[in-house]
Amino acid sequence: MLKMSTLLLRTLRDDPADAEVASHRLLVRAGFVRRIAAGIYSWLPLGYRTFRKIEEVVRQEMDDAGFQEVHFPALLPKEPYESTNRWEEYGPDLFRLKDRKGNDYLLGPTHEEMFTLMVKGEFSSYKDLPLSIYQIQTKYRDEPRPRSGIIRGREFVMKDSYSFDVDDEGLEASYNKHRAAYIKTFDRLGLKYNIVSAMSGAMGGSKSEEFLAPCPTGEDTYVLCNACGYAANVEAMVTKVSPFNGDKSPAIEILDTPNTPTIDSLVEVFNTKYSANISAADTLKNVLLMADGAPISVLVPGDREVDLKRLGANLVGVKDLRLFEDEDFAKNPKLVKGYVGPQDAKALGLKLYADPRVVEGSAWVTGANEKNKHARYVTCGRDFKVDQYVEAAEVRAGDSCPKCEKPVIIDRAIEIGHIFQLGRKYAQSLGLTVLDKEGKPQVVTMGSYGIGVSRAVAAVAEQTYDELGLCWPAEIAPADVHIVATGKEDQPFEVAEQIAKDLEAKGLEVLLDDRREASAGVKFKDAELIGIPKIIIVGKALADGKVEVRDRKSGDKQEVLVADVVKTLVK
RNA sequence: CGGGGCGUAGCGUAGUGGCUAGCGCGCCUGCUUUGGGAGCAGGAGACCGUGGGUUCGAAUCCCUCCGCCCCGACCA
Repeated sequence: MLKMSTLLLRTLRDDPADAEVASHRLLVRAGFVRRIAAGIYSWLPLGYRTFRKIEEVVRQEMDDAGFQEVHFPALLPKEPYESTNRWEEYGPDLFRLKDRKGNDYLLGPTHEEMFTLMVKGEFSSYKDLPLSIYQIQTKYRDEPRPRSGIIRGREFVMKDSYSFDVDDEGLEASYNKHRAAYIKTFDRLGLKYNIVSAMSGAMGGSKSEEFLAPCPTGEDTYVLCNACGYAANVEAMVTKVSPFNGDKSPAIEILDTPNTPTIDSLVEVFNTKYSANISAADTLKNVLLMADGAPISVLVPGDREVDLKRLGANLVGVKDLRLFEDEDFAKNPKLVKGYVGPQDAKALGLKLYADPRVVEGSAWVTGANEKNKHARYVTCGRDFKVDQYVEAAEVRAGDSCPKCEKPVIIDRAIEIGHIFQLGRKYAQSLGLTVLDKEGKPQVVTMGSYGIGVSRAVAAVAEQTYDELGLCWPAEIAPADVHIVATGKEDQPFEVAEQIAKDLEAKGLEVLLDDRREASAGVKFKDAELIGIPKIIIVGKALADGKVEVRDRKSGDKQEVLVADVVKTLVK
C-alpha cells in the first residue's frame, strides 16, 4: 500500500519554468519525473510504477507473440559497429567513450549489430528460423536537440526486437506478427494511433510503417484522410493525378518576359502584357539541384515548392542532395537562373525528374533557357521527356487522398512505434548465414521493430490529460484506487485504511492519502493531478455510513455504503 | 549547427550600480483550522550558473565559458 504520508513525492503547485508541453509539465508537477540534464530524467516512485506497467504490457504482448526476451549491455565495444560502418556513420549522435586502456566504447543507440551477432553465434541452420528476439533496454543518443521532456530524450528506454528469416515470405510473416502484436500493445495502453506508411516502397522493396499517436504537440507531421483512414508520412504520401485529356496544345511560343525571375513576376507579366489568364499552377518550375555532384532538374507546378526531405527520401541511391548555388550556375553557364525550361534538358546535360502532376500531354508556361524570355505551350511528352517521375512537391492539406480522392489533412503526432523490414544489410555485413536444405549458406533477412517505452508514458499523458491534471487509463495508472481520508477525527482515517486493505485483498493497488495535516482541498487537488482512475473520499458521507467514489476521467460521483465499496470497485 | 529566450533557496519569482538579496509555494516549531491548494507567530534554507574585467561599491554594466528552454536543421 502506498501512503501519501511517506511517499517520496512533492507535488508542485506551479508549472516548472522549463516545461512547455503538457505531458512534461504535468509529469513534473505530479512528481513522476525530475530532470537531471537535457534529455535525461529520473523516475520517482509514482512515475516509475507507470513506467513499469507500460513495460510489462509490452513484455506480455511480445512473449504472447512467441518472441523471446534477451538483454544486451548498454555499454558496448566499438568493433561490431565498425563492421557495419556505423561507428563512423552514426556521427555525433553516438555517445563514445574510452576505457582505462584507451579502447573505444559506445553507449548503444540501437542494437542491430549485437542481435545479429548473437544469432550468428548460436544458430546456423534454416531449421532454426524463423526467430524473433527482443529486449527492453536503455538507449543512448546524443540528440542535437532533446525536446518536450521525456518525449525525445538522450537516454530513453526502448523495446527493440529483430526477426530473422531465410526468405522474403518469412520476413513478411514475421513483420505481420509484430504488427499484430503492436496493435494489441497500443490498444492495451489506451493510446489512439494511426499506422502510417513510412516509406514509398522505393527503398529496395523494404517496407516500413510507423505507429503515430496524434497529439498537437507531437513532432512528426503526417498526412491523414478522415474519409477513408489513409495515413502516410509526408515523405511517403503518393500524389494522385488523372491522365491529361485536354486539347492538343499549339506549338511552343517564345515570349519576351523581362525581369521575371520568379513565378509571381512571371504570372504578373503574362497576364498584363499578353492578356493571358494564368495562375502559378499553370507554370512549370524548374528546380535545379546537385545530386551526388551531378546537376538535375526537378519539375513541379509553379504554385508548389520542392520538399527536399520528400525528394531525398524518394530519390533512391542519392546520398548528397542540395539546391543549386550561385557557383553551380557559374560552372554551368548555359543554365540561366530564373529562366530554365525542360525543352533543352538533353542539350544542357540535365537529368529530368518531374512531379507526377506533370502528366503526358500537359502544357506549361516555363523558362525559354534565355534571359528574360519564357515559353508557353511547352508540352510534356512532345517538347520534353521526363526521365523519371518522383514525389518531390510539398504536400498540402486539401491534396487528394491517393485512395479515395477526398481532401487530406496534415496532422501532428508522436511516433510510438516503428516496424521495418530491414532486409539483408546487417546479416550481410556481419556474415550471418544459415545453411539451407541443399547445404548452401543463405544470408538471413531481418526485420527491426521498436517501441518507445519511456516515450509511451508521455504519449499517454499527452492524449489523456485534462485541465485538472493527469488522467491515466486503468491498465497503466500508478495505482488502481486513490483513497482520500479527510477530517480531523481518527475515524475516517481508520475506515480509509480498512477499505484500502480490503481492496488490496482483492488484488487492487491502492494509494492512500493518510496525511493528517493536509487540508481536504490539498488532497483533492493532488488526487486529480496524479490522475489515478478511481478516487474514494472518506469523510462527510461517513455520517450515513457512506463514502464517495469518483471517476477521475468522467468526474462522476456516487455515494456508496462502506460495506459495498469493494463490490463497487471490484468487477 | 542557425535564430530567439532564460539562468536569483527544492519550485515559481521580484530586484537595471549603494545598507543585512525581497516575496509566494514547499520545509521546520507552536497554536488555531480541516470537503476544494487554511490562519497567526517564530524559524531553517541562496558560492544571485562560471571565470575574468570596470568601479570606492556589481545579482545589476562589459567580456569569456557553461547550462537550460523554444523554433528550425537533424532524428536507425
